[in-house]
Amino acid sequence: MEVEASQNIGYACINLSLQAEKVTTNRGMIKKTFQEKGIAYASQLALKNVQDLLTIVDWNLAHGFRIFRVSSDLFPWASEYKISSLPDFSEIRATLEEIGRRPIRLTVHPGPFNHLAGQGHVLENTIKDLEYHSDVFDLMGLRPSHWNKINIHAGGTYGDKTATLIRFAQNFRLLSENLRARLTIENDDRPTLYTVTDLVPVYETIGTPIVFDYFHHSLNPGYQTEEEAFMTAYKTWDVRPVVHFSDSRQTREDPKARREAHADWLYSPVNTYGKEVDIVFEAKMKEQAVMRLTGEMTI
DNA sequence: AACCGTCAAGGTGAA
DNA sequence: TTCACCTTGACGGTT
Repeated sequence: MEVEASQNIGYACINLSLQAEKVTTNRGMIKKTFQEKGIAYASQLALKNVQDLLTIVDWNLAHGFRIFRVSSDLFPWASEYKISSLPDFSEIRATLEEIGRRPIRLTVHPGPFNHLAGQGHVLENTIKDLEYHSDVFDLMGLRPSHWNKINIHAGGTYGDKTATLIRFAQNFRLLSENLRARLTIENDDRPTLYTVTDLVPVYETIGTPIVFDYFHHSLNPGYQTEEEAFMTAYKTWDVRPVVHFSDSRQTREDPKARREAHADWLYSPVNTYGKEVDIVFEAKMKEQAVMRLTGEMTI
């Protein structure tokens, strides 16, 4: 694969090489433990997670990875407290600031429980979780923009795609200014959910760029070719776009696997249609899959 | 230290 | 109607 000099490539959340040495950013606990040990223990785990994130970021830079998806599990039970109230806050903040100074494009991908078009407590939980991610980027000192995207799926359709996306756009106005400046939306992998074209009205209403996921598009193309969908998403960006790429486990590694399952490794060439984009690869073998793909990518 | 049942959240489709 | 799954398996009690 040819990679343009200014183009960034990376992977999601976990570095397998470092994880083998217990360097990880997703230390957490089950509910019972949180009830027993409270935020003092959450603080200890969060501090370790954040310190290890710095190690991973530096490893990435040393190995030529200049975009990285940060884990959403950095702060265990983040919905239950303010980060600034943690006992280790000053050390956590200092480490986050250090991370924020590194020349790497950091992004996040909050989980599937976020439904910005939801109502009642579903919407409340979603706003809380998204604001938490934005707070972390604020603490890193990252200027709010789509460069450091907070990327989510539109969520369920509630039986009516159009009406749901209108509600999504309305609820967007409930978010903080910094979060609004960072939010992006991604196309889904199932025909009942949202294609790139489905998401265009959201972009037109509230200006959230569309992250193009090649694999999801292949499973749920709607009426667009890959190139058309790529270009549709590409045009929604005000900074260099990010795309997601992965291969199917079923077609490449295990005929019995679900079609939507990601493969361990990467196989297909990425066609960026002559455009400069940053690519986040989603393969189970993480950085090792990307390094196998690109050969000697250490710069 | 290795095993394995269980684990916050919402919506979805397959079993 | 139960269950696995999704962005990203990992926790923790038991052997």
